[in-house]
Amino acid sequence: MFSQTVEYALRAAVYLAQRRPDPVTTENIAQATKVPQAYLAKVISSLVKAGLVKSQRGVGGGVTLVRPPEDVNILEVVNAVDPIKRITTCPLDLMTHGMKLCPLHRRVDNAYAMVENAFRSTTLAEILAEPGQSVPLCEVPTVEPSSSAVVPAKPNHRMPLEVEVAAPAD
Amino acid sequence: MFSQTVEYALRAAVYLAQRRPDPVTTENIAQATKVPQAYLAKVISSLVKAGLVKSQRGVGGGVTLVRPPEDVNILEVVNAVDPIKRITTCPLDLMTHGMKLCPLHRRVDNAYAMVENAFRSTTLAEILAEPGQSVPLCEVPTVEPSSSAVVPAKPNHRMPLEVEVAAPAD
DNA sequence: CATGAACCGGACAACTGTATCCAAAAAATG
DNA sequence: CATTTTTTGGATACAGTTGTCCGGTTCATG
Repeated sequence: MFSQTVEYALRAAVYLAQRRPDPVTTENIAQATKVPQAYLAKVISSLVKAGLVKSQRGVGGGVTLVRPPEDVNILEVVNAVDPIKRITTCPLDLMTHGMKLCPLHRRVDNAYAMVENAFRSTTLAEILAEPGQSVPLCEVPTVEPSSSAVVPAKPNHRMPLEVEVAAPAD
Repeated sequence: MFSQTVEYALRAAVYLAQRRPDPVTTENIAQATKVPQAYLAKVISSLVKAGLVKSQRGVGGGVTLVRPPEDVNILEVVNAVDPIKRITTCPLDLMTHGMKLCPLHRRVDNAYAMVENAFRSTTLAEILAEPGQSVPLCEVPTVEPSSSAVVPAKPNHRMPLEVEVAAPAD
């Protein structure tokens, strides 16, 4: 139901929130979030245009979340790249309906409203702070019985990884 | 957020519920719901395959809602043409996440769940029975002070009501 | 059994979303 | 000022969605 673009934008936003206030290159984000690099660049450009992130060219540059994660809700991210368009007028152009939606479209629009509200009340900080074991996007190291195996795959871009705490699959 | 196909399918379903148990031709539905006839045929074919409506060829044929409107919820209609796909596994293929979604995808999937639940608990009958003034898809007659104007535009395919009132070109 | 009404299915066109590539512009650094 | 790093934007390709067209099939009716 949500577009691929929305998915990518959310991943990037969460990752940027993690790394804030450090600037991160799009390639870095692309690797960490497993999003096609070139396409991610376009998506991020939308976030820039929306004023959610700022970009800095050149060495040591990259993109940064402008506001603190507590002040950014995920509806803003979604709307920046692929706005949820509420139903404001009758899709059938029945002018006697006017602003008043018929029962069908009222229900559909209510669904939109629910999603909007849920997303508006969810901040990036909230997602990062989730008490669960794992950092949102990152692989979480599992404790291998015999091998020691605690080696970050890519030491060059530090991601805040985390220890699994015996959370068996539900 | 919902596809055009979903919108069309819902219109058709509501209209078929109105007209049940009479069979209605796709052309009839197309006109009443303002959906491109040829494309609507495809959409309806999906509803047939899903077992929601049955079709009958030849004169006096058409399509009919199989179950009574009280027993059909709109989630079934949506899923028949463009299924809501819940997030069951980590979209990043992080296998250590397994079945357990990260905080981000948990929220997104929760949004899907909310929509699913809302739609599952809404029947076609409920939409038809809405106490408001208007029959779901149809133009509603407004009381014009001076003009009497009660002329059905298209007498050949009876829809439950009509009367265009002073509709200036948009 | 001929006719017309209606659905069915495949082929095709147009448009949008997704994705890739590359050159240009901007910024830091020496 | 040259070089390197990075974003930016354009051109293009590919795929999925939306929409159209048409011949074929099924069915009721006389």
